[in-house]
Amino acid sequence: MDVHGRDLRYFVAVAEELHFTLAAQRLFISQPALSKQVRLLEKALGADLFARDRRGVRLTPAGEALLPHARRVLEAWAEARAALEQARATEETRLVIGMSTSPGRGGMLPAVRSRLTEAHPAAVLELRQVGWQDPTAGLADGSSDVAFVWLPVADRRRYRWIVMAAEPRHVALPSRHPLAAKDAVVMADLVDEPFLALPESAGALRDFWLAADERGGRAARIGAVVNNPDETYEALVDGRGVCLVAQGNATLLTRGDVVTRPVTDIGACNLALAWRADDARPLVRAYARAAAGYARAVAAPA
Amino acid sequence: MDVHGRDLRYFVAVAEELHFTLAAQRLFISQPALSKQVRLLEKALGADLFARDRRGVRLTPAGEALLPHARRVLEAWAEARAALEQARATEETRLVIGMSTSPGRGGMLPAVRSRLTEAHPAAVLELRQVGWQDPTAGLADGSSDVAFVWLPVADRRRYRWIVMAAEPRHVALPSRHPLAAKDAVVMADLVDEPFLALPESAGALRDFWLAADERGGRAARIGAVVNNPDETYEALVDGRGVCLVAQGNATLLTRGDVVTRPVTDIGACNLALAWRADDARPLVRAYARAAAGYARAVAAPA
DNA sequence: GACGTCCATAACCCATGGTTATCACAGCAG
DNA sequence: CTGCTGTGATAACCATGGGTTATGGACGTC
Repeated sequence: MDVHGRDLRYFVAVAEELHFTLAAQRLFISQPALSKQVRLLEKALGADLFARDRRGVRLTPAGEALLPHARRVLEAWAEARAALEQARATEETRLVIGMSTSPGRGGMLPAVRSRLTEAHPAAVLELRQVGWQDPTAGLADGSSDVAFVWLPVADRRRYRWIVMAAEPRHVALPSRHPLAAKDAVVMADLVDEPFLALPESAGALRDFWLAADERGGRAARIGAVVNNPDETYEALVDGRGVCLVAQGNATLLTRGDVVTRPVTDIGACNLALAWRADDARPLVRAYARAAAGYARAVAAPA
Repeated sequence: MDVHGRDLRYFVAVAEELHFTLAAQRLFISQPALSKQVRLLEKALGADLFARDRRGVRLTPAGEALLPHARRVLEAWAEARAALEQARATEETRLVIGMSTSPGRGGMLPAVRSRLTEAHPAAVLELRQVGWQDPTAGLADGSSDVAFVWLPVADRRRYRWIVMAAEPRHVALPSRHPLAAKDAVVMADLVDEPFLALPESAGALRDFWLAADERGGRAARIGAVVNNPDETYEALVDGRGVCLVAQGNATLLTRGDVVTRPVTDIGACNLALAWRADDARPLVRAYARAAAGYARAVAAPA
């Protein structure tokens, strides 16, 4: 039913040489091995491919019929290998960058990219938006190679990261909300408000954006679950609740009828560039280095 | 370097099912065997073809790249098998009839053919002239399936035959030869003449046409070696010697300046239809039966 | 008649491709 | 939380396959 590609190579070699010993040398195997394999092929196909007699080796009609097809099979396989090689090459230069929301922040992405391309000019970067269900922005299921994520990261041992920015947390409110009248708020103002929450699957990150550790032990009331900036905006103007937001992401929500106010007494939030700890691919590590270099440069400008 | 076609089938099956257990059932092998083979294929290619995780089995970019090519290889192989099958089918209906000189003799060939086509309407007969170097007219090297030959046949055990015609032997002479004046000659007239002989490779048949057994122990003088009717005619008019010829073949030589005369005191010659004893193919045996039927009919006409 | 060439065969060895039994893990019902 | 179900991976085992070297037998050559 099937053949081994090797057997076809052997067949073609003998058909070309019309000489088992020479063909065997060309194939770097012993002559008996070649004889045996060709015989087995003939047996498997149920037809003699070569007529061997005193005068030498000739192709039978069946062999003549097979030869061009055997060449085509081998050629198709060679193309398959070439396609694989091609795929591997593009895979080596492609880097998928996952992100939950635009990292933005004054050209961070282009800056890191330009640092990367110094070392890897052939790199092709691909940006990918990932819903908030996945706090790793695609690292977990392999759909991203590196990702801009908010700390804390789910599994400390499976991932490594570099903090790219630390920002105070603000609260986003409908503009008609009583607290909107104040310039800044404290957590105590918010503990009784319903909150918009990340999906359950976001795990520790959900708690972080609910400020669960800063409520003095009182559980948050969940007004709605939101999966992306658009849903969040709609839920805010709809009065379903309020939510915390990184200072740098405030503009994603303040489109109209929504305002943000600093929350002065809770910890900052950290945007990080993360990658899988077991991912040793050069391009991944190079991107991480580029990001670290950028982060250092921003922290201590010349 | 090479692949086994089977491995490609396995790969395609898994790529289609995206489910090892189901694919294994479709392939009628156990699931572990399939897992193992696919892993080995991946290892051999140096690239993962499937991403297996909780969410199930998916193709990697490398797998995506390989899939269409794998299908093409399998398709090319299927075509190869079809071509082989085709070759075998035509081989089963083709019969090569070898002959040293035209058997002629009043439509013997068409008569046998019409008997054969009663049983094998699809048979395709192919006539093939074989030089006199090969007394088996191509049976020995397989280039003929059946052959019209003159007895004796070289190796009595490798061949079987049916006598199709028994004819007296004549002698062919240049028309200016003294013996041409007689109506018939006896062997004693010829023992001192130079003879035209078949090639050495004709073996016993060479001796037969030299009438070696009818010379009373005196060896023949060889005037020339001839390989076909044209050479024979030229050698005769050139005066290189004389030669024996079957009565039914006399017209091949008597074109002008050559005459034939009966040799009254030597044995007849027998034209036979021969085939390889180990050749059990239906078409060969059927042709032999057709020939035998024709020979009987001629011997005992209704 | 000894020798060289060429393909086939024999005896042997280890890698391969298959089997069954079992594990590890996620998803889910109770 | 527990146990069941369904998934792919792993382990242990066995027969076959694809290779090796050594040898045989048929032909052609000097």
